[in-house]
Amino acid sequence: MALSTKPYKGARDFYPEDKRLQKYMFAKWRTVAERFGYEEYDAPILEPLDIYLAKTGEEIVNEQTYSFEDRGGRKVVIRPEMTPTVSRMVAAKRQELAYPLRWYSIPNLWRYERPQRGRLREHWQLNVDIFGVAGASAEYEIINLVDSMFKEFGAKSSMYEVKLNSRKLMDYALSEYLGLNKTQSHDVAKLIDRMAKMERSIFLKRVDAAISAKAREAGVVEKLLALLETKQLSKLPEELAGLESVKELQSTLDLLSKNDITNTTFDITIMRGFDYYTDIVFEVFDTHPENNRSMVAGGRYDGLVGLFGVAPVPTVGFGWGDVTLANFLELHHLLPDFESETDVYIALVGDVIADAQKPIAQLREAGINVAVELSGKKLGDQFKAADKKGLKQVLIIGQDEIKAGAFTLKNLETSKETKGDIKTLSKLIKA
RNA sequence: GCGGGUGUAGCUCAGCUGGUUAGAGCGUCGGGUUGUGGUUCCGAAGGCCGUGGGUUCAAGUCCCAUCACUCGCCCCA
Repeated sequence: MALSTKPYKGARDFYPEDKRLQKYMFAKWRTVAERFGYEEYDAPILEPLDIYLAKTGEEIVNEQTYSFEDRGGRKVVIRPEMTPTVSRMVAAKRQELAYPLRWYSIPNLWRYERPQRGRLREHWQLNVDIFGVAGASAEYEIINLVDSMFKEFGAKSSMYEVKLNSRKLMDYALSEYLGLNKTQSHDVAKLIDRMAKMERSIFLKRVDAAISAKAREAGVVEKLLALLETKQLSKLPEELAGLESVKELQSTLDLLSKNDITNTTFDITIMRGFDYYTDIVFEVFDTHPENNRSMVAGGRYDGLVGLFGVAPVPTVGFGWGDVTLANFLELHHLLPDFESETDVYIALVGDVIADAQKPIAQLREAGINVAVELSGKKLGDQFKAADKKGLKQVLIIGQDEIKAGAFTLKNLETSKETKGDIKTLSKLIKA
């Protein structure tokens, strides 16, 4: 029985061409994050189980994570997300860190579930968080940063849209404005979250099922549907319009539009599945009809750091997966042609390996990435090899060249050959 | 956990209503004379048709099971 060459289910091998794409995406993420003053951090891939139990249900952790017991009987989890980890790190140094704290990371995350398009068991996810700012300026900065990242990848505003809402607003609307109890609120919230993916009739049926007969008779369904039709903050019912969260939403939108970020809108159906969000939540959607999915998701979670026994720290952050980004870039034709990291290929003619070392070392000292053909193949085959590797320049070294101290550099794209010493050719290779 | 789809060469696939030694393109390897690639020409290797069972004179083709992959649902970090 031969061993399988396939990678583990739902996980990927990164061959050099795949790794080049990943390096490209990560480099742009890092560039923009650092342009906004964010610092990179990292942490172990294993975390104790209980930091996830604290904020979600036990079932999710057991069924959807890779968890096991170590040899010392400790229950551990391969991290499924970064937010609890970064909250733990901030809590550990709560007193000594300088706020506002701006941190980012690109962790590899694992979840145990059935793979499907755009959703694997393993992915890399950019996490950006700002700690210590309670007001809308934090939301503004985070969304502004996301927007800058999209632009850095060459995306136009028309290719994506940011949708904003507030969990506090929705909690108040469901419990106070509509008068639903806790269970009903929770169920209806989940339904609103999935509303866009559901047929209208099914949605209505499920809403009916989620609320009590008494509430139905009181006209709650009609009130809810009217509320969900609201497209602008200014059109909210008076009872809701005065909420602090609505003001926060409005000032976030104002700041963004003043900075010419106009593809951001209020969307009352954005809920986010997770319970740790405390106020404003947002998602970024691809506007392409074939990929109408959420790519970036985030919001404010003021309570998480406090779970570690220190005074709470207001926090806004988001996550952005590498798979969804790659899908987006591909669909919008935003991927550049990736080139090899190697600048020049050395073709050796005859048994000159010993004498060739000096010029090769000189090239490397000049900062040039050099790969040497060691196969001893015919010169023509060495050219083939260089071409197959996608290399554009080949330097020929044989007895004649070593004696003369002059080498031949061939550009495979133009077929042009240039003769000269290493110093001259070095400049040419770099150009 | 629940549904749908698909398994034929390294890859993408063709194989009509079951009928002899299973095909193509791309890729790989070799060659077109000894220091020049990519284009072109010639040639070669490579498949228990996912696996197991069944129907039949005869199965890549039909039936059942199983596994794998894939797309949805559930869930969404």
